[in-house]
Amino acid sequence: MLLKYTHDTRILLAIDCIIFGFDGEELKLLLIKRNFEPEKGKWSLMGGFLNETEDLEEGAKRVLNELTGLENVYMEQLHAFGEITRDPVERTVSVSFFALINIHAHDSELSRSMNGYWFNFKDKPDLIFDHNKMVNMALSQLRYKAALHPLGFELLPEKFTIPQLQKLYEAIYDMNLDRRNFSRKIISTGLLIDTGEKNENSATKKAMLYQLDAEKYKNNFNDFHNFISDFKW
Amino acid sequence: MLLKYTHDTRILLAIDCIIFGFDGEELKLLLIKRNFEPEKGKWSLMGGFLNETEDLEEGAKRVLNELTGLENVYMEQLHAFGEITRDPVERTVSVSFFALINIHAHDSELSRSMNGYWFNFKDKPDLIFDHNKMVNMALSQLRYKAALHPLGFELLPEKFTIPQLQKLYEAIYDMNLDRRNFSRKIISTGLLIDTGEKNENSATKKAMLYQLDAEKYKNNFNDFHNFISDFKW
DNA sequence: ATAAATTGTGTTACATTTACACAATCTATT
DNA sequence: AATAGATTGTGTAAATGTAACACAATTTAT
Repeated sequence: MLLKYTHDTRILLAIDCIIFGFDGEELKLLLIKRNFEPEKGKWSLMGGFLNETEDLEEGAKRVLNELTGLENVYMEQLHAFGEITRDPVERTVSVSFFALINIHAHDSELSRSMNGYWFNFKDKPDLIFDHNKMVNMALSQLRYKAALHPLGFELLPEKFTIPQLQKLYEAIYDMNLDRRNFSRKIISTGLLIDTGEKNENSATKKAMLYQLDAEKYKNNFNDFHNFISDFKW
Repeated sequence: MLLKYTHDTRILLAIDCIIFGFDGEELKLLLIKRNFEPEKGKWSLMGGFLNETEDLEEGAKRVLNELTGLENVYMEQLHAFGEITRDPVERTVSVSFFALINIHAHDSELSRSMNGYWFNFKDKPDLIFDHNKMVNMALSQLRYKAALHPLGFELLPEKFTIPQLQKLYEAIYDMNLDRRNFSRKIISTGLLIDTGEKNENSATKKAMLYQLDAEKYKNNFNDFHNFISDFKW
């Protein structure tokens, strides 16, 4: 392009990814131990700079893919962070995205080679720059949306049991839910298909394995629900 | 700063404001008839470029203030728009904000001098670039949040009646609400203080004027409500 | 005084949510 | 093979919240 705006403040655009996972018990976060400057040796979110050839969503997908090898992941833009001094090297505005991934499906060797480590959300270390703020906002947003829309499934394997789903919600909201009421709420969405199989990894009664009704999930994703009606916001 | 990142894609950052108002009957949008290039003569959102000396929120406040003269306005970051070709002049990433203002409190001469005009939301003209997308997203977000949190008050004068508030909600959601049930829901929030005054601008029974309990509003803003339980999302 | 419009409050039926009980399934152990 | 211990699936009554509707009070214009 030849003609340009005369305004002269052009800024580096960073992309940072808040990557959530779930191991069956705890809500997890994928973080990077930085082996590069600045803040080498400290913990941070996975990030990168936006390239000329990609838009924000493409950039976010690229950054996520570089760490996890995954594609077609649930990602949502969270917020643009623009404090002037948020990056000590140079003014940088960061657009953050949060991703929900099936923790067992990602390329763990790739992520380890990038110095990626999973933390229990509750045990996350202190992070560089404004990344703590990003992570806290991401949890708020996850809680907000997961109470109203069926996001949780994104963190589980393709086939899952209702008790597993409940443990996930309990981890997200850090509270206990009534088994029977939770089950009824989830089933009443009509999003679950009984696979006829049972969870063999159980020392007691084997729970029924469900999978998502992909069509209904897609069409009804924006329906309002009330999965966690008694959470104190 | 001397040391900088070697990554060389630095980008213009725009700020665009979706400004909502309410005139007592209709949800309104404040738009600009551009007397500058590009797209001179067409309609757009009020916008500007981010300066070196301000962060995103400051930039958004400045842009809003330049058009309306207002300060201390309810603003919320909406979304960062980053399509490569969204601006034909030069690649620009826009961070959009939506604002809720009391339409009677702004500086209408200033806004007119900037070529600002109020439109009924339903009658808004076609906008430049991706501004239509921004406006649609802003309405979705306004509906989403206003159903769950007490935002609506931001669009009303300091003292208002419950029927006025109801008309506002009916405009936002483009639907009719039951007068009696709405009243009960709003009152049950405990956010309203009876001023003892009555709305004199009425040819029939004068409605009671309320004002917000500022303290409770601040403390309970994030409480979940269910003002519009039967809206079809 | 009365009509027409609007506002404030009440009441009942219906739906949803909560709290709690019991039977069935599975493994490990006797 | 019988039993204990843990977990899962389903049911049900009480409490709460929502929806639908009725009526009386207020105000201005006639």
